[in-house]
Amino acid sequence: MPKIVNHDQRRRELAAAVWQVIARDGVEGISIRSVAAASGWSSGALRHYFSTRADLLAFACEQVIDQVTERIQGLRHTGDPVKTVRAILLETMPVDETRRTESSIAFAFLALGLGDPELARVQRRHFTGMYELCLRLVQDLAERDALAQTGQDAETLARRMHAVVDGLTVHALAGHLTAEEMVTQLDAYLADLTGVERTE
Amino acid sequence: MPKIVNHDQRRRELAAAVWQVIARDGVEGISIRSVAAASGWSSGALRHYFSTRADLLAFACEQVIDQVTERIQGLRHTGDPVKTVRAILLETMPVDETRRTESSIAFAFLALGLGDPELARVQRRHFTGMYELCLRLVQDLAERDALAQTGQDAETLARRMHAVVDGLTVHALAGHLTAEEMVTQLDAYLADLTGVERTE
DNA sequence: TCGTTTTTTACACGGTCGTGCGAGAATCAG
DNA sequence: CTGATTCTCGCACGACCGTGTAAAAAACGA
Repeated sequence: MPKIVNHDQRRRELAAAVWQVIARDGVEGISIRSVAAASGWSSGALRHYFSTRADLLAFACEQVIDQVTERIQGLRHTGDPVKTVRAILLETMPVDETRRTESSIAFAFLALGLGDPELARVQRRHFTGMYELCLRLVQDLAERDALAQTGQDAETLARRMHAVVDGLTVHALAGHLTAEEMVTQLDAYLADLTGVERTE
Repeated sequence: MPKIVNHDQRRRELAAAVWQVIARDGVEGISIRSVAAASGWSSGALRHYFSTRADLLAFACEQVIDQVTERIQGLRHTGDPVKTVRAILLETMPVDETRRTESSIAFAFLALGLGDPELARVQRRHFTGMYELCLRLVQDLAERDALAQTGQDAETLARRMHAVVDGLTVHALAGHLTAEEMVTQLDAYLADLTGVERTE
């Protein structure tokens, strides 16, 4: 019997190297050689786990999505439903260096997906998942009578929550908002959503 | 006296070729040669108007921003302030094929800016301009008593408007929302912002 | 027509790209 | 140890990259 390595684990390790390169050099810095160097393996070794560059990118894209999803699902709900929503949403936003890197990677893939239908397909799943998360959060708030009355249905409020979160994320990534301003805006949005009077 | 060409005009023409390549092949397709081919000139001719690839990209990025800005400033205000706001915001969103291309170009540059400080600096201006536009719109609505009472100040509402617009734009570009859904969401947001009761 | 200056082309250079491939290193049952 | 199998490396290939440059083409005053 020959040497056997865990293919799934190695593929995840190589995906992490892709993220590292994106975080350091941006989308333009991704190449088989740069990823190989970042991972510590030779470029030839990469080919044993990904037959093409496109495969590598698709996997790395899927992985960053799964990673966020898993982390959110691991969060435990506290007593205050609004605080729970806040915590969950902040988990997907660039509040610290780690999450900022993660967000910029996800966003870099998004731009790549504009010119690559395969990547776009992968990302569609991600957006659907995020929307469904927002919908569940809104419905949960509604069941607890924690929503302001605006006459909008849950689907509309969920799509808007999703848009606010991603919009603020983009603005923070672009340096248009600081992390603090982003969080402040999220809190103001949640205050309006839940009908909390502002403590002037 | 020799042949003289309008440098500014030629540079804008070449920037348009950059957009064309981005729209067709995405960020990964941009190269001196591909842009040259798209413009109909030789790659050597490009160098008479842009000394480096980075210069070309920075100019093309700045141009797409200026183009949107100019188009917005050209809009005339109608009687209904809410309809005016709606029209202005839609002017920046991917409602049709032309504007969709424009938006995807802008976001492709945004991703490029994550790994290129010079491009990021250019884009900061763009975001500031868009925010200031939103602020003016919100203040105009406030002066006409067309805002719902939520206790939020104009700056907060402007940042949120900006986030909603860009968030919906990203979702539409990614194919997560259709253009129609995007417009519907914008209208729902404006209804809540202005306190209009929903005609169930 | 000629001369001057700008514009444009065509090509060369070194480098990096994705990918293919063959040789050897590593691993472990027998 | 032997052999079978997996893993890893390093290099080669053709293509494309950004950039530089020399020469041709174009335009127009003189």
